[in-house]
Amino acid sequence: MSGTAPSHAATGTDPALACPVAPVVDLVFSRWTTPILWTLHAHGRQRFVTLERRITGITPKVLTQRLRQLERDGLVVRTYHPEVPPRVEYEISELGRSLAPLFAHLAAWGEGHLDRVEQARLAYDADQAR
Amino acid sequence: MSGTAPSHAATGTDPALACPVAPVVDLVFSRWTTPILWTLHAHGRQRFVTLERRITGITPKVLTQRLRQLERDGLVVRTYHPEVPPRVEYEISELGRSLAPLFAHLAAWGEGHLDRVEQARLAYDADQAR
DNA sequence: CCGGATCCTAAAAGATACTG
DNA sequence: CAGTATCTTTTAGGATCCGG
Repeated sequence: MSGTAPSHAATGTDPALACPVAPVVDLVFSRWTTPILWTLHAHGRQRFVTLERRITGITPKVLTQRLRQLERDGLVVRTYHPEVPPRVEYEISELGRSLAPLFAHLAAWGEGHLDRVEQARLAYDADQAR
Repeated sequence: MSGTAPSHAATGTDPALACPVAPVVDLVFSRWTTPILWTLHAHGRQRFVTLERRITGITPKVLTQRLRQLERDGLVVRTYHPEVPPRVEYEISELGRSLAPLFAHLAAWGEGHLDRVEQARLAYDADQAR
């Protein structure tokens, strides 16, 4: 129950009822869930520490929280191996894998358009300074 | 300069250096930017009040903030008509329009997979209750 | 009509320390 | 190793009032 979700839906307020993209955003596009899913997709099944090392700046607390949420949402599968020392592995689920083309498109869009965004910002700021 | 951006990049901390999707998320996937872009895309050029009415629950302050950010990022074009009373219209820019297929894919994914997410949650919670 | 200014809350995230 | 516990900070967003 302590698995704090970043979900807006959980608050009761429904942001834009008419926007079908909102629930998906709520599910996979928050500060850390996206990098987590990306890393899991890029490197396959891996353990907690590995994830922690690969995702720069994340703290174990947040990593646990987001991982739990993703597991609950069925996007990630957690496997616990009762050994000493304990070993836990995470991997993308089948459902999670269905997001892959989406992520690829997003990354591609960034590749192609992010520099134009940067130019727009410079132009806006320059215009604002006058 | 007071246009508070939700950007994490602006804070200086770089979440996941290796995740190319993160900057795009930062740009268009926050609680209100997504519905705003969607509404603008769905209904074309429209004025502030119209936007405010169509996006359920948004406050004028937040609408202004996000609109400013989107304008600065070059995704939205703001047109001011010096009349009495003043009239301001917003529309998606060419750059913003390039996001359309992405949004369509996101919406389609939601259509097809959101119910499975819901089932996963129910299963997880049921299992947790034991 | 289109916001700007101000104050405030709620929730996510960060820091740090500590266990089975 | 894989987390948990606790505390503090940050910030998106909400509420309200005011002005050109």
